[in-house]
Amino acid sequence: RLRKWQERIRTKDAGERNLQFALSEIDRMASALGVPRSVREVASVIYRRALDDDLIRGRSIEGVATAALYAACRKEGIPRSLEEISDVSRVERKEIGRTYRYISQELGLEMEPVDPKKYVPRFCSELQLSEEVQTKANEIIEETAEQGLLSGKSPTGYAAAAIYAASLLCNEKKTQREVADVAQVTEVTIRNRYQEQIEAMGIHG
Amino acid sequence: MVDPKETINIENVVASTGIGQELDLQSVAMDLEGADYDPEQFPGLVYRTQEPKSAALIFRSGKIVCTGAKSTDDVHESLRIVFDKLRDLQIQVDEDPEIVVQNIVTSADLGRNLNLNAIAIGLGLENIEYEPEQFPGLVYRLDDPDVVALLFGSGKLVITGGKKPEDAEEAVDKIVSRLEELGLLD
DNA sequence: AGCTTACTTTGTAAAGC
DNA sequence: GCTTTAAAAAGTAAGCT
Repeated sequence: RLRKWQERIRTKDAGERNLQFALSEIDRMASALGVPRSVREVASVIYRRALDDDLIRGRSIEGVATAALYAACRKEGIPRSLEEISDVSRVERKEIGRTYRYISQELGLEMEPVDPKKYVPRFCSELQLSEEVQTKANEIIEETAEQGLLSGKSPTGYAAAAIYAASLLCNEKKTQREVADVAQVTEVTIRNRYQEQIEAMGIHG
Repeated sequence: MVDPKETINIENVVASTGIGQELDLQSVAMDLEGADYDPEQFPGLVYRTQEPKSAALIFRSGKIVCTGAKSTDDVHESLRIVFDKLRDLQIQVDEDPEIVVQNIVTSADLGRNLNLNAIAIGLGLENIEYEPEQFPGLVYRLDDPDVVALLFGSGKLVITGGKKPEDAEEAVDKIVSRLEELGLLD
């Protein structure tokens, strides 16, 4: 029992020592992603909770830090895709996703599915598309999601297709390749989602 | 309306057993045609049966895992073939080794599209996992029967973790009534 | 633009690292 | 925790013609 207690102290101390590193990593990645300070603070709180609940065992500090940041972005309403997150982390996408699902379950974060509309302002801004296109894309997402088209689909691909469709409708055309690049999805995915969406909207593309 | 229970199909059955005898897998690999054995990669020898189609993992301890069969009958038939193949190699195999079903994978169809977003909220975010960026299915864990269900937008689903076919039937019934009482199956 | 192949998720046993 | 085996669901991706 004494041994177990000592071990607990040891791992706790190690965790506290590594906390510094984890927080600096969260800061580094958050800066690279250009997310506001509030997101870093939420990510830090999530990481601390994971540490207190001993969720880091068997996982890398960097993995939990990255997953905490991914969760924080979503909680703050400015989601980054796992692809974007893994671009600034040394942990691979698959591991970030796994770790995120684990801490999300264990900490009871009760994360809601990402709303594709949350990606519209940032993607449109990167593509230099007008407010009109953003509004149109949001309408497409809203209406087609209501018709049940969103189930099981990736939020980034869904948003990308709606933005592509909106850019056509507003005469500010962007190519599928351009939209695919900022959303980090393939043209094939945009094509597939786009076809479903315009059909559901009753638009003849 | 078709009863979703009638759409249940067993897709895979996993079972374990043992011949009650230790094995020299190196020599079994030499004599058994079609055997795949790479101890550096995995301690078990892989042997596939054609009819019924299955894959048997044979271990040094004499324990065997059979997977890929479409029914519990197929599991028994596949293992009967494996036992006879081993007997052909002059290996002692128990008379009727006990065969234990460890997992049954089933698919079914609820017959209508599902709004997974609404279902995620309705069943309770703390009771499900739904991450469409990572996988299109919603993961729903049941306590009784102790199985896991994967629900898809098409209304099709997968039930896994059960030990008997009735587990899948009970699970489908419970899922259907739960979704109905939440008004999510209309 | 297809078509093919392959990876994501779930559960499960086995022996060994 | 990993390794291997099987099968389904549906989305996404990559390679080839």
